[in-house]
Amino acid sequence: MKFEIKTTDKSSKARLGKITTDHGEIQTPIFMPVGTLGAVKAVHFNELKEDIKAEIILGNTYHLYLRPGLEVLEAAGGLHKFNSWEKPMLTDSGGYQVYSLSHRRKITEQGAEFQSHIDGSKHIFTPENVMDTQRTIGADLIMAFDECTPYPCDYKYAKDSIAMTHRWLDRCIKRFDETEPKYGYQQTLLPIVQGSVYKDLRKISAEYIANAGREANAIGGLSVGEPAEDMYEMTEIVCDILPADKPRYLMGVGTPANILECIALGIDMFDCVMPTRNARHGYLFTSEGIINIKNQKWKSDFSAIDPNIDLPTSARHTKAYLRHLVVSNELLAGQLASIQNLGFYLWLIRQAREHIAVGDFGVWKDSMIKKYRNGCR
RNA sequence: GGAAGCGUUGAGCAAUUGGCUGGCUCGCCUGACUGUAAAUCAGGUCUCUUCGGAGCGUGUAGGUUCGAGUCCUACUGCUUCCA
Repeated sequence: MKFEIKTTDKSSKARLGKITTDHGEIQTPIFMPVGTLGAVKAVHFNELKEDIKAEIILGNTYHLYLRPGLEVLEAAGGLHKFNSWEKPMLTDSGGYQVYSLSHRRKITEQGAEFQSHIDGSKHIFTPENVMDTQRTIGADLIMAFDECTPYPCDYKYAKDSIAMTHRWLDRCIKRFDETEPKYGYQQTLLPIVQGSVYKDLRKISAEYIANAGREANAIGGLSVGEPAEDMYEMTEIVCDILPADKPRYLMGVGTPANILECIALGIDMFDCVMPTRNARHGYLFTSEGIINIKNQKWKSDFSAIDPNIDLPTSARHTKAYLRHLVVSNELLAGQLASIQNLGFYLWLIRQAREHIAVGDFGVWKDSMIKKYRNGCR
């Protein structure tokens, strides 16, 4: 992986850059659609590539390990071949499932023992086997196995947790460095900063992660329920410590406003289920603002879903039609809404890049945040 | 014309031997969702309300009873069967 910074914004810490992987280039800042099981829910790869203009998508180690399983993925020649997405991919390690499936796992120094949410079977995830699994899945960017702490989280727990996450990181790095990619292209390991909402813990963790000297770094444990101000404060502290010449990835964030604020703090990469999940629930992000298409007020609104962001399906179909599809529980609703929301997120991030290039990102960001204030905690 | 059965909220159904009444599902309305256990979940949906509550309700009109959606009578509407 290579990272090159082209421009730095004059009015903020935002930067314009480019990541190069063996599966192609990624312009930064970037938003990465989430495709947990090797598919972005309700969206075909054709639209993902041509209309939404996604440059990289995510997969999830825990979910792919359970289904289809490593045998199938290895026999397929890795996830890229399996799902035919030829652009870059990133896999999360399962660290988020340590948080979201906390009631069916037990953490020990060795790792996390999960009970499958599918059939109840038991599985042990360790830093070592999570590296092996991500070698087998074969994403270009892979994540260290961490503990994503919940919110709220008491200080003692958060402190002990970062210590363990750091020890796990050392084991991830060791295993990663002593193994080879399986499919002939490079993989990059990203360590993850934790520390909940405690400034001193975030500093300690950020320094540890910076010292690990990997090619790109991530910030986790945010957007788990804390106030947005805390998210920004932690992000700022960590960004100032993580090396400026390497990509910074803020995991799981967020709303349009969250993303713009964090770009201004020096974040280069984002992912979030919000555009896809909310789309399936009738909540739309558009260039005109945020709307709940299920609301009665759209029943006879025959204006385009969104004519302004270069999405053929959103320019062609009306709000009234999409509302009808959502209300009628038609599968096409999830598809059109997901294309709209992801298309919007990628459009927003392209706009952000243009404004960084011009140098007025800070001013533009503030005006956009007023428009997208709702949909933000 | 005769007989039987049935009328509960927008719809379809519940409600023990007559028992302390507003249930369930759907629909409708609103909200939530941040490294996806999520095409999911939550709340509201007779009237009024100062949000604490307060009224009123089982086709219509009577009756029996301490008490009626439930029993009786008449009327009315629907359904089925027989002519």
